[in-house]
Amino acid sequence: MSFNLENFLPYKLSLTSNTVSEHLSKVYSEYSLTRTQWRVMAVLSMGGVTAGKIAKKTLMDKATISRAVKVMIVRGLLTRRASQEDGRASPLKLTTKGRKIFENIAPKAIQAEKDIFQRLSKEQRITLEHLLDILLA
Amino acid sequence: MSFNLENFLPYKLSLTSNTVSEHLSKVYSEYSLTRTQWRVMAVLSMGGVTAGKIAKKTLMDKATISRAVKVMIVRGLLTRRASQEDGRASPLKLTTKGRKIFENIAPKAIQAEKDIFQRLSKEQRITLEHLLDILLA
DNA sequence: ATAAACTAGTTGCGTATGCAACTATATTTT
DNA sequence: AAAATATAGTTGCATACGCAACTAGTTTAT
Repeated sequence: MSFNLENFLPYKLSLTSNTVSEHLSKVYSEYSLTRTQWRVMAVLSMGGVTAGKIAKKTLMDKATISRAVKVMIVRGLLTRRASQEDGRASPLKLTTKGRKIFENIAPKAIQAEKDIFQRLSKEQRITLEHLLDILLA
Repeated sequence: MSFNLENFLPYKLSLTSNTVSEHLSKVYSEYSLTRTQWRVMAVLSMGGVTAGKIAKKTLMDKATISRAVKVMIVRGLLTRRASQEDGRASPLKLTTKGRKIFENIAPKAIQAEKDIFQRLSKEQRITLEHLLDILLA
C-alpha cells in the first residue's frame, strides 16, 4: 500500500489552512467575532448584499450565515432592511459601528497575513494565489 | 480602506481547503468514517502509535482524537494495548478489519486527489506542495 | 389565473470540535 | 524520599456547523 498521508495534498492543504486560520482568528476574536461573523463583515464592507449572496460567495451554508447575521444585528453591527423588489430578500448593511470595527480589524488582518506569508517571496505568494485560483475556478 | 476579501490569502486558502475536503469526504464517508477517523486510520497505516502522537502529527486536539479512537475501537477497526514502558500511554494499531477498510479507501482517496488536482500540471502540483511545506515548516 | 416549481431565509436536530478540568502515571527538583 | 511539575488520555461543557424541513414570497408553465 503506497498511501502516505504526509504527501497527500488535501491533507497538507488542510493543515496549512487550519494553521493560517488559527493565527488569523486571534485578530478578530479580540473583537468577539467568530470567523463567520468576520467574513460577513468583510463581504459587507464591499457593499450591502443579502445573506444568500454572502453564503454563495463564501461557500458557507446559508443557515450559518443566517445565525451569524442574527447575532450581529443584535450587537448593532448590521442592519437589515426589507427589499422593495423582492419580499423574501432583505439586504444587509454594516452600521457605522460595524464599519468602525471592521476598519479597526482590517489593517490588523492584513498585517497578520503579512506575518504568516512572509516566509514566501513576493513571487511565491503570487504563485500560490494563482494555483489556488485555478483550483477554485 | 483597501481590504479586499477576494485577494486575502487566508480566505482563499480556506475556501480551497474546504472545497477539496468536501470532495474527499465523499470517499471516506461511504465507509461511515468521519474526517478525523479517516486521518487516524491513515496515520496508523504507517505504523502503530499513541493517540497523543496522532494528535501532534495531525495538529488536532487530543480530545478529538480520543473520541474518534473510542468509536473506532467499538467498531473493531483499532486495538489499544497498554504500553509496557509508560503506564499512561496506550499505543494503537489497526485491526485486520481496519486495515482492510483502509486498503479499500486509500486507492479511492488517491484517485480523488488526482481528480481534484488534475487542473494543475505536474509541475504546478509540486510547486504547490513546496509552498505549503514552507508555510508549515 | 391557477398550479407547480423555485428561491430567500429561519429553525430544529444531530454531530463535531475546542477548551478546560480532571485522573492517573512519570519525571524532575530539592 | 517527598513534593512539584509534566505528560497521556478522558470527560463535561459550550459552541459551531451541516443537513433537512419549513414558511413565505416569486416566477414559470399550462
